[in-house]
Amino acid sequence: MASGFKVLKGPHGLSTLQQAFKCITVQSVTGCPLQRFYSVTANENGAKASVNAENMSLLENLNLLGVDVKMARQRQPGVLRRIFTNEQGLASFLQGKGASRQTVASIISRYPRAITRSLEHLEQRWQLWRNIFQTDEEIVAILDRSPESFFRSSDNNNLKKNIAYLSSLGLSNKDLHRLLATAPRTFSNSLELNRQMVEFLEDVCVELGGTGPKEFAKAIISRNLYVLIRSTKRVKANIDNLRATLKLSDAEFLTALQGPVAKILDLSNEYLKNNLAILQGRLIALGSCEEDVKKLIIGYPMALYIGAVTLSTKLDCLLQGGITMKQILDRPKVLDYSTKNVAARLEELRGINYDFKANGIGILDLSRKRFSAKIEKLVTSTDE
DNA sequence: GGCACCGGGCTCTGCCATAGGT
DNA sequence: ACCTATGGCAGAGCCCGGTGCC
Repeated sequence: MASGFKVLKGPHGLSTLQQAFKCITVQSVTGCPLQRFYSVTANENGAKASVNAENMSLLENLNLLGVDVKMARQRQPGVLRRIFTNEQGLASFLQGKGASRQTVASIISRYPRAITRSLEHLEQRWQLWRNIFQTDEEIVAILDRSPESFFRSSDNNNLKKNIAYLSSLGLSNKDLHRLLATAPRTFSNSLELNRQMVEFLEDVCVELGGTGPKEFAKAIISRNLYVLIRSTKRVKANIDNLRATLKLSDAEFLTALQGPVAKILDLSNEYLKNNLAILQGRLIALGSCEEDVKKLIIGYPMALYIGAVTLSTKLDCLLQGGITMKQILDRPKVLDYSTKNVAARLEELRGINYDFKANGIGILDLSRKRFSAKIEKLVTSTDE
C-alpha cells in the first residue's frame, strides 16, 4: 500500500502527500476524525521552512489542552514541528480511562511524544497493561507519575514479549504487578536488555557455585524490582565491590546476595563505594573491627543505602541516647527507623526511665502501634 | 502475651547521549 | 538534517504487621 506511494516520492512536498494518505488511512481504521486540516499551500513555501517551523495549529491545540508548551518544547522540540499528531485523540482516550484534564496536560507536557501515538496503538498498549493491572485507575496513576514509561516505546510487540518472558522466569502475577507498578520502565526495555540482565544474574550464580541460577535471578529481581532498569555494568560493579569488601566464601556470598543484599545492588556505583568507605571509617573510629563492619553489612545491608550524613546523624542520635555500638551491631534494624522517630522514642523512654541495658533496644524498632501499646503497658505497670 | 524473624508496602523519575532510520 | 527509540545515569528510607515459637 505505502510502497505504491513511494513511486511518487519526490524531493519535497510529495512526502507530505504520503503522510496525508497515512493519516486518512488511520482515520478510516480507527474511525477517529482528523484532528486538524492543512491547506496544501501551508507546505508549499519550501521544504526548509516547513521542516523547521513549529506547527502553529498544534501549538494552539496544546494550549487549549492546558499543556505547558514551554516545557514540551524543551523536552522534545521535534514533536512540535510534526505535521500530523494525535493530541486530541490521546486526550479523549486518556480521559475515557479516567484521567483528569490536568493529568492529560501534565502527561503531554512531560512527554510530548505521547501525542504521536495512534489510537490503535494506545488501545493495544493499554490492553497489554491491563493484563497485569486490574483497573484503569491504577494505570492512570502510573502514567501521571511516569508518562515516559508508558509512551517511550512504540513497540507493542516487544511489550508483549517482555510480559511473556518475565512470566516465563517464574515471576508470579503478583510479582509482575509489583514490577510494573514500581519500575514500569522495565516493560519498555527491549526484551534483549532484560534478557541480558537475567542471564548476567544467572551467570553470577553459577560462578559462585550455585545450582539454581533461575531461582537466584528470580529471587534478586523480586527482592529488588529496580535491577532490571539498571545496567549490568552497574550491578556487576556493585557485586564485585561487595565481594571484595565482604570476603565471604562463595556459598555465603551467594546466600547474602539473594537475601537482603539484593536491596542495594541497584545503587549507583560511586554512592555505594562512598557509603561503604564512610561507614567503615566511622565504625573503626568508634572502636569496631573489620568483622563488625562485615556483620553489619550482611545483617543490615540497608546501612549502605542510607546516605552517609543521614546514617551518621542516626548513629549519633542512638549513641547520645545511651545505646552502645555493640547493641546497634547486634540489632541493626534500629537503623531502619528515621532519626526523628528514634529521637522521639528515646525521649519518651527516658521519661519512664527505660533501662536499655536490662531490656535491650528492641523496643526502638517496633511499629508505631506496637510501640505505643508497649509504652502504655509499661506506664500502667509502674503505676501499680 | 511477648518476642524474633521476615518480607512487603510505598515508590523511582527525568534527563542526556547516541545509533539508526528517513 | 532531523527525529525516534532506547540505553544509561544520578539521586538516596521509613514503616508495618503476619507468622511461628516460647
